[in-house]
Amino acid sequence: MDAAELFKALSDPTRRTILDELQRSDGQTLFEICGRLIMKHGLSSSRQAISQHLAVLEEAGLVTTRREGRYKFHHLDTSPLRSIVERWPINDD
Amino acid sequence: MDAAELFKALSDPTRRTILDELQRSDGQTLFEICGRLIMKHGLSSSRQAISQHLAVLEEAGLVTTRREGRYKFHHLDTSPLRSIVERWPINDD
DNA sequence: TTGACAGGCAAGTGGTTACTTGCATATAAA
DNA sequence: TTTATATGCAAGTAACCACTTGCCTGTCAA
Repeated sequence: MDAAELFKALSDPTRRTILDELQRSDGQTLFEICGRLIMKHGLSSSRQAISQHLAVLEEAGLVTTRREGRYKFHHLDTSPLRSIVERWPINDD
Repeated sequence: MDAAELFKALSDPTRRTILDELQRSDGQTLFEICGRLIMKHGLSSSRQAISQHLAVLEEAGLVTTRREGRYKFHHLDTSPLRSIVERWPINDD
């Protein structure tokens, strides 16, 4: 929603990797994301660190969540990115 | 070119305002940009601060420069933004 | 009910970064 | 040649941010 929160969310490389991972497989839980980041992306981030990153992404509207029992599933929403190309239309090369 | 530099450049509100200002009027000098930011956008940034912001934007490829004598003109280039929507295609609402 | 599992909250810490300050370089006008 | 103009460089400072640490809440299985 807010431009500041959107760009702040995108400014961190770990958060961008989380978006990549959710794009590959949408609807993952916190623990699933942690495992994938360590295994495949070679990142050694703690559960708390990833949790805080997901909160930032959710504030920016890039990630939505869905609760089911003790599980919380995370979904990618790329629609806030539209505001970027609307603000600065992309030139032809 | 590099994703880290691109998102880092976009993460600062003053730098985003500079992009807005260059979109309004392309090819401004450092002093012109300083004046506009103070006058119209209500920002009280020093010349050195703006100069450093422009260097970050130039490293990210969002601003190109052209020297003419003691003047240096700054031009907006939005093409690096294409990599964002290519990395995370925008969903339909 | 007890234990394991999934996640949340909050204070403290280290590194990054935006900004200032002071000086330097280069071009153009007087 | 002086002087003003336009910009560049580099060290120091203060605020911000990612991360850790420790403890707490809620859910489900045994």
